[in-house]
Amino acid sequence: PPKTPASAPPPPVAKPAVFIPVNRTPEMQEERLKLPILAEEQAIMEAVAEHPIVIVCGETGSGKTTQVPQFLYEAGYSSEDSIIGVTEPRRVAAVAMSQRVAKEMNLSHRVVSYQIRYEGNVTEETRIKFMTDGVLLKEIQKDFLLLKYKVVIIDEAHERSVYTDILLGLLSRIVALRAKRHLPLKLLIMSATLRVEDFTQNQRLFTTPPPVIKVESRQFPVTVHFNKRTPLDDYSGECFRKVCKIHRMLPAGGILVFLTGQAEVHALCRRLRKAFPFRCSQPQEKEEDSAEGMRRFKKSRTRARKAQAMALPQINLDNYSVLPAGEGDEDREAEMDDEEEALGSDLDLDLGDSEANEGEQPDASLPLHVLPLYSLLAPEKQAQVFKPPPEGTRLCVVATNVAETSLTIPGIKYVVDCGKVKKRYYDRVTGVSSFRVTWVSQASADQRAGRAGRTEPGHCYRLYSSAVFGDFEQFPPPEITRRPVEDLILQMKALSIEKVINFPFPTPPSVEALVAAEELLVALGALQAPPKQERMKKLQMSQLSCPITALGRTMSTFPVAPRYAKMLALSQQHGCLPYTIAIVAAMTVRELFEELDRPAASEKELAELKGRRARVAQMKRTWAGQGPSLKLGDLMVLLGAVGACEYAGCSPQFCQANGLRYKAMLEIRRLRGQLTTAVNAVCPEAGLFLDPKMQPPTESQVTYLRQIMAAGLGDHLARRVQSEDLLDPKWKNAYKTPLLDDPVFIHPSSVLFKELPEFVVYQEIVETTKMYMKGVSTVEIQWIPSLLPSYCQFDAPLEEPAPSYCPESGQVLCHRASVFYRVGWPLPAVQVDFPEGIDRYKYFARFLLEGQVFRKLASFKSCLLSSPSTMLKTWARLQPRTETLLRALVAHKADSRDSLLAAWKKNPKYLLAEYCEWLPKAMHSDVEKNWPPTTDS
DNA sequence: GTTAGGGTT
Repeated sequence: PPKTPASAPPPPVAKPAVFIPVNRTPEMQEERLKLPILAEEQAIMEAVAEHPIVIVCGETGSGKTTQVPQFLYEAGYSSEDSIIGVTEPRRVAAVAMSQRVAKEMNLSHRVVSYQIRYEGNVTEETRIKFMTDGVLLKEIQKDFLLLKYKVVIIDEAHERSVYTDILLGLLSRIVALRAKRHLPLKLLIMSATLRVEDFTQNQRLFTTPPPVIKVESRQFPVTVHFNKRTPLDDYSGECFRKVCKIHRMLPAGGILVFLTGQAEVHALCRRLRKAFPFRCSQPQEKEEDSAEGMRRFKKSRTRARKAQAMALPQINLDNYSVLPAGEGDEDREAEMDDEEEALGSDLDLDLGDSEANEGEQPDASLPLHVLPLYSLLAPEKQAQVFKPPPEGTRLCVVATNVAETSLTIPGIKYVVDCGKVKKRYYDRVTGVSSFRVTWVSQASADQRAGRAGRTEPGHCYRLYSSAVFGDFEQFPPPEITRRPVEDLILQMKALSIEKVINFPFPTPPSVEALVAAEELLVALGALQAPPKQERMKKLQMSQLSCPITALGRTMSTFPVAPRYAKMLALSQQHGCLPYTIAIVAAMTVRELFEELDRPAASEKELAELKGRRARVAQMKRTWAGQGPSLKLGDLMVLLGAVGACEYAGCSPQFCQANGLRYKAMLEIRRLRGQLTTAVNAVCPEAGLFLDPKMQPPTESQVTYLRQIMAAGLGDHLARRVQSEDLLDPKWKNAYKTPLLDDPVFIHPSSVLFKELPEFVVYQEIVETTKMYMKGVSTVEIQWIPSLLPSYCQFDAPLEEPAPSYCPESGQVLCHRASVFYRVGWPLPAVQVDFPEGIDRYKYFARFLLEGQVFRKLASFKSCLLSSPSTMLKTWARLQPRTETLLRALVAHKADSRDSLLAAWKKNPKYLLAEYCEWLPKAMHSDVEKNWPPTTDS
């Protein structure tokens, strides 16, 4: 570019009039113009030009995810060396959005690309990159300033995924650092709700509140109907009755029911299918005897015909304000109670919420096409809900929360919301988790209602009163406040954020959660323990600012939980890595086995389920094996399952036959690939590869694996209760753990359920009817002090066996007995490093004098004026040479071979005089010639 | 002697 002459006036600082042309098809352009966000393009781009950080709020249907990246692209916010990054909380969204935007812009996926955990199509040409939030967090580890991005868009920020929250905290700092470097980075935060106070009112996060731009949405109106009464517990039954009424009384349109779990979903599906069977050519006779039955039958036939007629698209289904004449009037009056009449409540499609238990019997209404939907459902079965229902039927999807955010079902006009959600809870102190069903938040309830208005105006039936709704939490608490955070803390420490307490979290985790995370990471050796003298004072501060160790840095490169990362870090020896990788991958992917405990709908299905359950139980026993192999317990089952499945080519048939979830096994395969790459990156000499025909581990490898598992799960050690505790029947077959007063049990699905080994480690404790340990493996008592020293309180070194010198490590060793922390379980004495302190110097001095540390000194041993063992005698002080030598060692902290070598590096004459005191004068010159005695010759 | 929702590196 031509140089501006020094005398010329500075160029005007007007916004660059950049406009990157996009060659959209006319159809696409027309579609885009319908989106409300297009009206806000100028406002958004002006805000972005003037502010480093901008918040865009717009509900589903505003088009913000697809359009804002295009606005930025057209305004020149991407070039050869700077791209636009967009994060999504879900993989499917990242992939789908990249494809959608590429199509809208008429650009190749080489330009508009995606990157998710295992795959991506990013190229050098990429200008807009969609990715999962976790991917961007990992990228910050490699390039803290995110220099290849000119803009980062955090989408769905209102969902408050843990990675989104951490990203926002980091980006608030990165934006400032980039500004200092005159390489400005723009941050756009996109939220579907106006819940942005955690971002705007958080001074630590953003010192000046970023501007908020609101965008209209293109949602159709949804009429919300509350129940007058709130059922006490039978919300499933209430769902059933409401669906029946909608189906009988209301015009065409899909029904979406929100329930809380797999079992509930299946139960309601069965009940609804029975009530509205698919083939009902002949009406059921037995019910039509009574006049009431006949009346109902006639009515339902009428409705069925009407519903079919109304399915014609020309008819506006919402163009009436009361129920169609002659339909349901009696029912309505019968159901209306005085309160409702007095209040004159909105009768528009309000179905009432009477307890009338009609419709349990098969009904001649339109068949109802009932489909279950939950996350763990096989993808091909999930896909059913996206197809139009068979001709002449109404779609009814019975779903868990997966339909609230993750999956959008087309054609839903009615939503039935039980108002409940199942969530996992963690006990902050003990780590025990449980699942509880609670009321949803108002925001969730509104999100569920919104699912009825995607394609046309809709209705949402809430099976609780408006008063109860008023008592709901406004928003669900952010995920980061609800779960353990050791994985996040390790990631942050790897980014050199030592004082996590000062990190600008949008919403910080509790201090207990932060302390628990650092304690675990210290115990795993991933963080440096706080200095001992600070243990009492400022305990919490120092606990919350432990720096990362070399081991921690290695662990942070493994994309799994820190406990599992520790296992990987320990597995280089004895060829254990392929096995540890398989086990860790299987532990990380949840729900390996299909749920087969559902009640069967038919005799045939019952027989099939029984057969499959038996087969799975048999396979688990086979995989666990006998003897030493069985001691690895449920983790051996995981290894066996992964090995056998992979050997069979991971075919859907093999999975089906053995009760394994195909999707889970594919995820394990991909995770094994990723972990293999990650291990090779830190340990290239391992030369690991994924062997589809991996042989089972040898007997000794199984033992090493048990030790590796124990070392990673040290804080999850449990001991079988001793006979003296068995007086109380509640402790029968129970285990005790350091942090729990109550008994815990091996889960009945564990292969160790009947074995009852004395010591076990477990993957997790889930509280259901009891506190159950899952993922159990056995531990030998003598392993505990050597594998888990940070959880053991050691006694003084034993005199017998006597302390010794270790030629390999150059350290003083000794035997020490110990007890396990908090519970005081006595543990056998094992050989460990001699504890720091004066006695270690004494023993080191003795071994040095004996010539054990440096062989050169051995030749002088016979001439020593005192026995080396004098160093340890109580009367040692009576001999000044002991005291002199000891002081010299202490002064230079020389209590091991390495520390002594370091001292000699600084001063080669170090310790010469003190050593000479132990020898007759005649030998001093000989000693001097050979000083320091570090070479063998 | 079982009962687990939804995400992600």
